Amino acid sequence: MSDAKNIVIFDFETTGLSPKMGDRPIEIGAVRIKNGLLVERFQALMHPGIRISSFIENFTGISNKMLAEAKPCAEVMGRFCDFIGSDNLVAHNASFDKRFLDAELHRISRGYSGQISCSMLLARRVLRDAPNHKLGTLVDYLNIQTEGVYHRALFDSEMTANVWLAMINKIQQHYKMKTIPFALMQKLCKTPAAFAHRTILNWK
DNA sequence: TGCCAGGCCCTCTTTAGGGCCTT
Repeated sequence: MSDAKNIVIFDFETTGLSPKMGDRPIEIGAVRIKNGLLVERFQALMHPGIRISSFIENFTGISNKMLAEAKPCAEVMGRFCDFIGSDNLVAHNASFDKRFLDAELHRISRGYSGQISCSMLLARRVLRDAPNHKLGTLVDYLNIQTEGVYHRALFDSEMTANVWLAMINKIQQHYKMKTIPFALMQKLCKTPAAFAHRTILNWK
């Protein structure tokens, strides 16, 4: 288990890769972890104000027709900001999701006080033997049960949460600690990968 | 006109380049 503060693990589906290039989110999914358990979920489609490409429709299964009935980004992101509260945040390849989170909250003059950590960077250190560090590969590598479709925000955030908890469990066993401070997870993510594995984790 | 992400990480590195990962 991590420290007493809750963690919100979140994932965006978006129109593309870069908010600076005009891309917007089309779906947000998130789960809250408390004392090592998944206790709350958040999911919402949102209308980005533009039509999405056929590539994104095929990639996510989210269609322009579905988005036509969705609330605008500003409304959904306001609700999501309320959901986050002061909790710490985790995402898979967090630099990607953070860019969209920051851009959308900036648009509505909102923010967050929690710290953000990245499950992909942690996996590169803790699960070095995995074939690669894509979310789906890590889920298979860890034998995590799945029931859902990848590239939908809630399912991806649930799978990220399961991977995160599995890595916490591995670190707990390594350090023989009952709780793992979020700050330690962040420190591992920011430590050069080879150094982290050789001198901090020192597996085997 | 045509192109356009960006941060991390490894190595054939550090005065760089290319793959990974996210949609």
